[in-house]
Amino acid sequence: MSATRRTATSKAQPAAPLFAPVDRVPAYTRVSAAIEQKILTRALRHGDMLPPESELAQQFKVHRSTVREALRQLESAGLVRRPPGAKRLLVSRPPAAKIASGLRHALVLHEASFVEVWEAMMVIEPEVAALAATRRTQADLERLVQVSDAFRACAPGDVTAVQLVAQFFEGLGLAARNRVLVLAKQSLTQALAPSLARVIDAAPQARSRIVEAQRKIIAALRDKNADEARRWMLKHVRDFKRGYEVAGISPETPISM
Amino acid sequence: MSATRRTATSKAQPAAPLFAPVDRVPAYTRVSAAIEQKILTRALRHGDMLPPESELAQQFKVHRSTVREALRQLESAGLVRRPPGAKRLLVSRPPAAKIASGLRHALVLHEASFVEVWEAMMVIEPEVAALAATRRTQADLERLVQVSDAFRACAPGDVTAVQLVAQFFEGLGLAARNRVLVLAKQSLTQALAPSLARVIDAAPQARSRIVEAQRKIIAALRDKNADEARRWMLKHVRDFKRGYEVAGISPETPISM
DNA sequence: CGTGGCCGCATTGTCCGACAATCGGACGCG
DNA sequence: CGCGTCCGATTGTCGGACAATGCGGCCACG
Repeated sequence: MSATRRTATSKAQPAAPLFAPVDRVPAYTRVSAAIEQKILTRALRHGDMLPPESELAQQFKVHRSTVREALRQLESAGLVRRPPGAKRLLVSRPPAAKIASGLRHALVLHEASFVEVWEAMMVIEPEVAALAATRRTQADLERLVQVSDAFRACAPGDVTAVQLVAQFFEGLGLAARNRVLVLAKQSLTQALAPSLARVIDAAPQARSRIVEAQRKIIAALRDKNADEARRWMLKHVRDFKRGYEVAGISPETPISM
Repeated sequence: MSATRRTATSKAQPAAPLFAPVDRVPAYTRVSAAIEQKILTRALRHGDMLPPESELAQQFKVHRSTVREALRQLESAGLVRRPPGAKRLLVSRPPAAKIASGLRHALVLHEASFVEVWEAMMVIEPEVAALAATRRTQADLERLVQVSDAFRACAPGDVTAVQLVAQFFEGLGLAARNRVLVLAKQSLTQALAPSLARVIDAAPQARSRIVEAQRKIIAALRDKNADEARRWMLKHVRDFKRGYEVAGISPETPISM
């Protein structure tokens, strides 16, 4: 065992690096990292046009193909985007939807179970509802009412029902005036949406319970009653799990596409 | 105004699409979408080797450069990765760190303020601590003790202090046995880390308060006392904001790199 | 029989150059 | 001033090329 000697560190930590792994980072990654850095430090700002590929290639002294690979990375990260039918790329903030769908993909591939997502919702949503109750504007309220009405009006079996439920959640997040929570929430609802669709179809009483909860939550928001909003949201989210059980789906089922 | 006619839908919704925008999706995106789909539906599983670029090019009937651009997108999304010094790409689950850093970038670029992140932590962390208290294993406990000891031992001004605080939070998430919450938490601590570093340096009493809170939380976990864990975590997170104020930083400051 | 060195093949990283499509803007015309 | 037209800039895609290098097999040697 004397083959592995340790340098004289106080503790025999597993890593006595002496030599770091030689960094063989491909050029396309270095290019994308360089641009990314300029974006994150705001040297390139939201809405700015990126220089044309050929110019970037000249500046970085690499071939245009290499630049293009780097740009694909940034594009996929949402740091640049191309408005439909435009040529040049624009610097952009990663849209919430892109982050959320990335997170959803991660959850799917890690085979996160329904309960895990649900538990996270149980943690987040009631507090968000409480925050929303104290901060909501009139406009927030009206938007929620509109979404809720649309859900009520929507026929059984309508595929947009789930989206409306998601929109209700999103509206709540917006009313809470916290973009961090909005992002987190959105990912959760996205992850849950596919299974939720099955639940709504399978459990006949699900619709009415959702309608009820939404109405109570809206009422609480109208009164700026945070506790009430929290309480009803708790019920509302708890109902999702009940719906799952009623529909005969195991809570351990990994979420899927 | 008669230039914009509406088809006879019941309501004059803003969108009466009649014609969808013609989809001019570049080939590299279609290729990456095709591969992505195979990964998400588990036709390609975690650990599988992707076919070589040239073979993909043949199958998709596109040029290898096009395939490479597609692969860069997948790579950036964390759906494929290259083990250091390997040639072929492996299908992979997006690592939590990648998701978290994507979310952090989004928050930075959206100029999310410290309070927003902090508020999210106030929502999530106490509940996670409570969950951890009921679910922790002996190993979880030991890991936390170790991290906490390391933090206590670490000299003032040491840059690793912040990382140890983050590790404590992460350990708690692990103990809570919920990957969704771990992901969310990790993003938050990552987003907060840079500013936290300044706080720890600026506020001399910050260290001791952190040590105290960590000890109490560990004790609560040891006793499997969820309420106590929640209470102390609440204090702990609340302290962060106090530290910010003591350090003379406005809570509205956007988080930065 | 195990082991280490050597070699060839497969595959990636990068480059060169080319060309069609098309977007945006300049220009000219009624 | 509105409108069609033309041109340059830029992107999307392609064909091909070549060096570097990881990997697996082969062989010689102990």
